[in-house]
Amino acid sequence: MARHAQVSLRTVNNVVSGYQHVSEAMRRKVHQAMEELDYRPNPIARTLRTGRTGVLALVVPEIDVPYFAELAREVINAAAGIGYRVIVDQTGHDHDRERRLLTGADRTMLFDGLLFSPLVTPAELQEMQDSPVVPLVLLGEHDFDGRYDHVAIDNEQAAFDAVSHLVAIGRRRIAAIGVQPQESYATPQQRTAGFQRALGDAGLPMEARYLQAAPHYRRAAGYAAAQELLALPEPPDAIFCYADLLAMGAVRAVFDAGLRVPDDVAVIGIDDIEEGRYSRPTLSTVSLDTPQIALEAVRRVASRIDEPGQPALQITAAHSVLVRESTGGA
Amino acid sequence: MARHAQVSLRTVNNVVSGYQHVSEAMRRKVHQAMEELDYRPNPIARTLRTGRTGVLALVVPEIDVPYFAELAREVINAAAGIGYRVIVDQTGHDHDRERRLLTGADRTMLFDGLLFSPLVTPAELQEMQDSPVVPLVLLGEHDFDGRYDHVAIDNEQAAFDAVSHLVAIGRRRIAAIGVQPQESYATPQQRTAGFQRALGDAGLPMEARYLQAAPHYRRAAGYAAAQELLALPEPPDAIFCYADLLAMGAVRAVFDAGLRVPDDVAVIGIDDIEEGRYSRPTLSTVSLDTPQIALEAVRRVASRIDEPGQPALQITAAHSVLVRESTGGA
DNA sequence: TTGTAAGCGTTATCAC
DNA sequence: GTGATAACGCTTACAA
Repeated sequence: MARHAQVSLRTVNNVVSGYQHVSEAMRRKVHQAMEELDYRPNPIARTLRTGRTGVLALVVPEIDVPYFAELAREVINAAAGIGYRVIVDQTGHDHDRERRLLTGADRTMLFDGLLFSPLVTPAELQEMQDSPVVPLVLLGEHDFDGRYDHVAIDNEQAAFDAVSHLVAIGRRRIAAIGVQPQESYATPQQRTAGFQRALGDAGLPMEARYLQAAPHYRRAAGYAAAQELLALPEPPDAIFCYADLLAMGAVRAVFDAGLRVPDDVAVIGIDDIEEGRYSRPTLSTVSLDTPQIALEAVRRVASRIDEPGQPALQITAAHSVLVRESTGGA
Repeated sequence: MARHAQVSLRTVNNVVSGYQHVSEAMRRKVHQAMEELDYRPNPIARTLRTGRTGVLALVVPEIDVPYFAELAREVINAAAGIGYRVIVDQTGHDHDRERRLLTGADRTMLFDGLLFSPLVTPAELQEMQDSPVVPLVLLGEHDFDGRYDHVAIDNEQAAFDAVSHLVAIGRRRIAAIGVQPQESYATPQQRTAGFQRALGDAGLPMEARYLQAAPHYRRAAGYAAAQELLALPEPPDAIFCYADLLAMGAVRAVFDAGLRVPDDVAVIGIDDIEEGRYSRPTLSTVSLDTPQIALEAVRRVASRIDEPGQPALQITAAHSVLVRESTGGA
């Protein structure tokens, strides 16, 4: 043991772990010895003993989707603030991968808690026989079933607010991009519900032809879906996209079709990614307060790590419509 | 020990680690026992014993800068391909944080190798007394000094190519955005050198007023810098940005000034982020083959982990100019 | 207040 | 081919 350099063993640990009752002389002596030997406690050994790695895992579909990147940024910062590091994993769009991660069937689980932004719904999760083996907080879902912690906005209401804004500026042929071919995803379902409610409140019908699916939430999908909409005999005069990135693609498609945003087609998204604050036109959107979401989520896992059997909590973050150029705002 | 369920100990390990000489009967027996007891090898204990965590660390300034997000995506995928997971850390713009990470002064080093996209230059690194304690590959730097592995493009040449393109389309008052107030950063220096060489080859002078600093490489910095340039008595007719994100801000600033891109001011960046393929106008840029960079880098650390004392290698990735709308391309 | 000893769950060395 | 046994480097009762 490198530590015997000067004194004894237990004392070293007391000093390192900041124990109260250590004589000042001892403390100094130990610190000096640590300097001289360039000694560093081995985190792995500590982990083996304590069962804590000090690592949280953040799982998102794709890290290079700006919203997830921004989320990751906030999560990493929030985690660092309370002494955790963050491992980032991508599921692609692989459901099996998600399940494996959740059930811990993935052998390499060296983290204390999991922040999970899933595609599979809690309903699907429920079918899994094995309950999660690690403290878990779900992000972006809002199908609360009392089993897992959730941190999310009110998706249905957010969609409602966005579409209501389109109605308010006089649009009548309102389309939506982002419905998922897989019925099982909760978030798009909720947004569709909000879309429908807003149309209903405005006395407008929800027409199937105005409902465009998106296999994934990237620009290319938004572009393709918008093309479909614009090719309709009676194209929409407004498009509500379930994600800003879809909206960026949709805007480009509108211009490529020789039309203008917002004059011919107004576009609004959800997420408030930075890109939309500089694009031409700037993008109207629903802002999510991602820092708050990240902070709440990190706090929540941390708390669950420290005290396991807590009842599941549902935390709803604030959202607000931001009117920008793409819907005729300043 | 859960393992005693059926047989003995050593055998279990042999089976788990896929040892050659185990009777088929034994193997089956063990596997069955593992099923029944839902046994999972503890990765931490394994790590303590083997010294391998199976984790790589990727350190970038900010994960929500699209280029780094795209890099992270590729790194995570490449790492997964050879059995590594990735921890992502952000340095913000904190040099001390970078140094701590590199010297291992950061106690919580639970990774086998480090992929580091630094702000500090190798020159600065050199001054650090402690050599890095962990296999290290530098990304995006190109000031090779024979001590660390590097994976990067030829920054000087990339800048030269970009600016030469601006010259080729007839621009004469060419400005640059991205010089760093801190002289010590290598990448911007190299890009400035390439900028200067291209101007020189075209018989154009490099004027100090056309050289704009950017405190960071985000949209806001590009926007502010472009505003400065456009306010000059003789504003530039082209802007070379050291990063696409700067270019996105610059483009917006040009339009907000009532001018057009590329008609009045052509803009080109570096990075080829996806955003630039959908923006209006689409952004001319220098493409970096990020997947290749990520793959090379991951392979390189992995190799260094397996066989430490290897001489430092310099890997130069390909780059190519992509002409899009922002410089008058199709 | 400080020292001693046991054990976290692996892997690896050694005989059998 | 398989079974004991000793580390890996730390934390933590427990004893002094």
